[in-house]
Amino acid sequence: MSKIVQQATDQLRTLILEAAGRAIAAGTLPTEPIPDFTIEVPADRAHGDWAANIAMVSARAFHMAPRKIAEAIGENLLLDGSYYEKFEIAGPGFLNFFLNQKFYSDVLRDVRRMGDNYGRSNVGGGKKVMVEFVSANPTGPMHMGNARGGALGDCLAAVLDAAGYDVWREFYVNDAGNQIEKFAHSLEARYLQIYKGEEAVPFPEDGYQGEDITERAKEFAAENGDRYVDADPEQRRSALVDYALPRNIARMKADLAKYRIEYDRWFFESDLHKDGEVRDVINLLRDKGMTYEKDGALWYRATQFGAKKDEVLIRQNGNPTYFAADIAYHRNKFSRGFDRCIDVWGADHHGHVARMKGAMDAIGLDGNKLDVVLMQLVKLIQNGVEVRMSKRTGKAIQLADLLEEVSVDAARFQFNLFESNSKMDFDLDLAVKQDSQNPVYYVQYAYARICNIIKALAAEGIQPRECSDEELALLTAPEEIDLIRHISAYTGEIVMAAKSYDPARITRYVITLANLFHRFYNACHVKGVEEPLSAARLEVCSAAATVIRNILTMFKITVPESMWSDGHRFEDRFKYRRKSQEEEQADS
RNA sequence: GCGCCAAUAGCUCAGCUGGAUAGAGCAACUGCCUUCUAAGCAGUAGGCCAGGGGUUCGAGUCCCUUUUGGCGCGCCA
Repeated sequence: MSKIVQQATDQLRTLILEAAGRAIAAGTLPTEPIPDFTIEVPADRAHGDWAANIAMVSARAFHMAPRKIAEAIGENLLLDGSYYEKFEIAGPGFLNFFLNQKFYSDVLRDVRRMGDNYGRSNVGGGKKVMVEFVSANPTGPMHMGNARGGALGDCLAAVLDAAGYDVWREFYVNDAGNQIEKFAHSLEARYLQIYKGEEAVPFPEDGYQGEDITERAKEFAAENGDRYVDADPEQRRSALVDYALPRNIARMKADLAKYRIEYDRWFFESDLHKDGEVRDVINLLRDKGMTYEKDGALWYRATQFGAKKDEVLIRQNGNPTYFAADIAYHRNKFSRGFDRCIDVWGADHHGHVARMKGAMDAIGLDGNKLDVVLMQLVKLIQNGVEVRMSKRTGKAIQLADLLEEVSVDAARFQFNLFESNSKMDFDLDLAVKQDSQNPVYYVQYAYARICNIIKALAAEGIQPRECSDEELALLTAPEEIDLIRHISAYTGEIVMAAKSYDPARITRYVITLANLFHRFYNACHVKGVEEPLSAARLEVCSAAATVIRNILTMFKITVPESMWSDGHRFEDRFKYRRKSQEEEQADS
């Protein structure tokens, strides 16, 4: 919470407890311990700025009607010198409190003082947190799910950073195991087909069908010619993978960079195998008696840790499973000193969550320190119907395809609009639109409007300045108060978003902020009103701009000072006027 | 069959650890530019919170159940 909100609610709690204490001393309330109560923002603004439910929650302990309790506390409330100007008893026994001018003045001063840091807090206490996200399979290009996961993971990391955690972003590259084998055989088939014809070389049944595989094989052939056609198959596959994999990874890095995502580390699964960490963790489980052999494979007793069935660690063919490597990977993460590891996974991996946490417990770590954010799948919608395939390639829509259609701003914003755990439709038409229907423009427009006000006033030699309490007390319009109140809630929103792993909360917050600003803009003129009021309103504008800028910057979305080039505006107005005239003519 | 997630306005979604008369945006209709950017604002209309039980001062929110969707249940990852 913003420092001011925190102070105000702490103060309110103290005031209420003191009043209750006085009522008990006076004998109007029984001598009983006071139960925990909450202070919350009422849904209806008419119910004040904060509501306390102390009277209701202590009704049972006190053997009194809630309203009687509320009255007893109310008689003893001393609000002088506080952030509150009055209270009311309402409904079943709520104590509703109304903030005074000092609160709003202090909020504006706080925002001015904190500037770029407004919204940041230290509830994370500098604890090390890793967010692992996207981690797409390097055997092919990234898809829409990765696009959502990228925006979600990156913004979640940003929110955690703002809440005072020491955040680390990581990409886990699955460059080992079965899917690389599959990748190798797929590449091999495409390569051989170039020289022997498609009919002569059967494509593996479970191979990767994608166009990208054929492309890579062609590139390889262009560089190496047919010299691997008659080579030892293992050497041939190895050469193909050595060629294609780094290029695929480079492609992912480039696509993600375009999407404004940079990782602290790309972690390679193959390193876990090379360094013996997979072997070590399997041995650890074996030493703890948590494994057994069956059908020539090594099994892990997952059922002992809440799973429904046991899992294979080493296959009959001697190769460790993905699961074994993943245990080693998470062990590695925790060994690097992270207090908490967050994985962003597609919801189709939900079955993996419990057994992964269980495995952490099994190797002597704490499964509760691993949190998995599950993300439901994305449907791409165009012209009101689902788009499954790219028109050009005929294959699944890729991240790169998306970014050709839609701005990075729109994509990042849109993907962070909804809670991760709800399936979402990505409306391509909407994201492409450069108008008010597209929420990212709505927010950017609010910011641009503020810049324009500041510019217009600067042209008259007026600069934003710090205002006195008396000047800020001129801010009494509901549009002004609502806006400041929402600004005051920002830090608390960040903390909530970090706590619930829900960065979409902040996206929705900033849309509401933009809405409140637009309302303020329409109701309250900054330019052309008397100086003290103008200065105070300018202070509100500055504060709103600070919060919008901080959020958009945090989410790596452009913060434009102007929405269009000169001329655009007049054209628009002209269009409007013409339409009006036509309508008038039609009417008459 | 078992499990996970969901179901709220015509559409897309909010609803914070249970709180007061369930909210936005889009779509529809009506208004507002001679004054800081109309990519904006104001207003109207739109609801058995999937159905049914329960828990309590109080349920969209918690528990049980039914229905309907999505996804899992490999020596795939």
